[in-house]
Amino acid sequence: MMDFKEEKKVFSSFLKGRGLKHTAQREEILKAFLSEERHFTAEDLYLLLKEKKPAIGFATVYRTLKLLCEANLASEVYLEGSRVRYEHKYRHEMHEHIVCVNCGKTIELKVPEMESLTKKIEKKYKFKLTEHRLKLFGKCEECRRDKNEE
Amino acid sequence: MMDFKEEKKVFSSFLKGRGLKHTAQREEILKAFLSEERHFTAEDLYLLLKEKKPAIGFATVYRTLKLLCEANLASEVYLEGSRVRYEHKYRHEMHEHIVCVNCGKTIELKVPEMESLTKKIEKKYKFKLTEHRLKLFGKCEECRRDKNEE
DNA sequence: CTCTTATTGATATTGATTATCAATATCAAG
DNA sequence: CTTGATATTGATAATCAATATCAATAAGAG
Repeated sequence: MMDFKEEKKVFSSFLKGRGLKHTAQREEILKAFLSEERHFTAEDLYLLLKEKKPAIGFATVYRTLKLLCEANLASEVYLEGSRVRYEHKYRHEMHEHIVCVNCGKTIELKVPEMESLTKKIEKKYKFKLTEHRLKLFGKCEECRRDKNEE
Repeated sequence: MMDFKEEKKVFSSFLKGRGLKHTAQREEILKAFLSEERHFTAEDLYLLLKEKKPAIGFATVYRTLKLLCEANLASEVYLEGSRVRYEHKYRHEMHEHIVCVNCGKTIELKVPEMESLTKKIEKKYKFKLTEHRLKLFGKCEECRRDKNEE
């Protein structure tokens, strides 16, 4: 089992640097968020933490997830029409997403070509780019197999 | 001034094909939507049409925009944290978006490399891709100039 | 014209997220 | 250790976009 020492340190110094306080709730939320390599929604975490000693409120989960984003430990993933999800960011390389429109499965993929592509676009459109999001939609292998599709 | 004959025809036959009715409201919404090459929100159109002879309700605007999407005349653009926007789709090529994080300006751009890139990804990840969305975020030239940034 | 059925628009409702605020916890300074 | 200033919490209300409801109306096939 991992202890997430590094991430905790990052969060602590982020809080200190901002004059914010280190609380039991924030610690719990961070731990729960890091516990799995999935894309949690605020609700997921709220339910997961419901059992804890001092039950943690919905608002606190939302607030803390925002803090994690600001501390660069998490980032938001927008999947249109549904809740915002949060994914791990610390020591995770830039990546893209493929979503299966049938079963909803989302997988992360690395597209090395993106870097040179964004550089080219930067030059052409005179933007200073800081971020990009590529989302691909389609049907995964299993879903096509189930339906006997090509 | 354009008359959008073709788009109207597409919409009419879409409605007929579905057993839906051709109404004055739908006609007005289509015309307003086509009138400008911008990314309208449902609210934008509602306000634009407020003045019209029979004022058009909010719900009707939403409903009709959904129909326009189904008729392939419009498509939804999700800009996280804000309202859904609708852009022209009929006779408009596939394109990507750059958003200025400072002034909010969104521009459309063509990225010819995307096609071969998505083909490659399809093969590698065994997905049958039907759609992709690439959004780039950064600062546009003017915003950088205003702030004397590099 | 008539009748069936889709449509409209006012409004209520939902669902996700954020704001409010009184009670409480944190932590730096004494 | 206290203390005290201030950040935090959590229950709940509020907001915001979008959708559902439903009675009154309009479209259009026959």
